[in-house]
Amino acid sequence: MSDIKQDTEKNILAAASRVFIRKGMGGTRMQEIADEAQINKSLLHYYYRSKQLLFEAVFKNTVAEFILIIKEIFNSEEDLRIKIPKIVQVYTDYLKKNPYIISFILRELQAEPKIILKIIEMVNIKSLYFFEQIKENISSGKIKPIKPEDLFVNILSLTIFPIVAKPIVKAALMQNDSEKYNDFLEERKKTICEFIFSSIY
Amino acid sequence: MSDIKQDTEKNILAAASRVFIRKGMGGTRMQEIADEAQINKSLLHYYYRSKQLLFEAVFKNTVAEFILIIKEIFNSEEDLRIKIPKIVQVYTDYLKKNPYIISFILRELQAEPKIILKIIEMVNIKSLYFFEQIKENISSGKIKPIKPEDLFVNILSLTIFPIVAKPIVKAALMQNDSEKYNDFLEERKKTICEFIFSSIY
DNA sequence: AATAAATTTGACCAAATAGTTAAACTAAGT
DNA sequence: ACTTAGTTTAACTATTTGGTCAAATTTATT
Repeated sequence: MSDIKQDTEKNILAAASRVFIRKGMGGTRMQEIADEAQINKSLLHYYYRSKQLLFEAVFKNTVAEFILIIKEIFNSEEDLRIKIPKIVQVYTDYLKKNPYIISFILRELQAEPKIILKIIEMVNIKSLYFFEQIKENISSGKIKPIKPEDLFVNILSLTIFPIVAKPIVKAALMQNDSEKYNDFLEERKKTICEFIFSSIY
Repeated sequence: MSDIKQDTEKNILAAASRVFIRKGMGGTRMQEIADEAQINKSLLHYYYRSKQLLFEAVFKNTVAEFILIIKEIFNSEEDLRIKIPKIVQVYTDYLKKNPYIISFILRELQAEPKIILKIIEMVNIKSLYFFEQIKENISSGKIKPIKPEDLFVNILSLTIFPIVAKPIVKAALMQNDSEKYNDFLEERKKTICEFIFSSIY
């Protein structure tokens, strides 16, 4: 019974995630979520009381997953020559599979910027090993001086932006050809790294 | 009379822009726009018939402005050593002043991706002089080989992303300190260019 | 000043939508 | 079989919201 309950509850959360992530808090109708989960609308309220609470559960979940990936990958102790390509690759693949996630997070964060504070507590970004690692590599002369924050932002910018801006990039540069766009992202896994390496080595 | 009419009409459009850009099509209420414009809600319909048409007017306007900047700056015939820093600077300043614009465009484009096709007709991005210029600079050995599309995307990624992701960057890396974040963006005008130059020269 | 045309307003409507409630159903324990 | 607690449903309510309309007001024209 409590298995069934968990099933329904998770089913709702999963359905709500799919809809919320695609359409955002404002654009989503409770009925849509109910349809997506193939259940009655009242059940949504039974399990999550209100749209707002359901949304918050989805948002928290989504960000947590996203943060977890950052944490794991930026904390790895591999050499930067291995680690940076891995960051780029893992993020590209993840975002290609879940293309709406980043836009969703950014969109909702802009509507309600306070939420981010709680989330940032979850991971103290600056305490990631990556930041220490950059300083060490600079001290020992392995890479040219650069502010770790800049390098961090650069890696994420180069990787994430072309995916967030997919409709524009695809239409403006790829003749709106999905395969071309996809190849472009695949090739960028290499070119982004070359771009970064040529500036730090 | 037609002066007043234009005043009211433009007043409505300006108010609608402010609200739509902050909250998006789905999140905006017609009453909010009326309040923002300090007029009666019926007037919105009198001038623009429906929410959809008002939104389209705003969206078209916003994108047109944004495209105009791209066009002008990427078409300039200055040397890349001058041109790239100018691109970074103009865009940073523009987006700092209008921080919601990019998110707005990306958000609405994701909800309604067909619109982009009309817009792309407005500017054939690949016909911008920038693309020719890169090829010339490579041919004459002035810069290292790079696909113009990659360089184009890299410049915009490095410049735009930290501003689109403002809430995250500010909270995660800048202790949520507005001045720190602002300084960071200002310094990046230089560091982005150094980053790019070290990879193409 | 009188008339006509455009503009503005407030009251109203209909559809959409979040949320409620009571009844029906299901499964577990006795 | 009966009871109880948890789950699911359908019908309903209240509110929000985009949109309409006719009357009032302002502006232009004669």
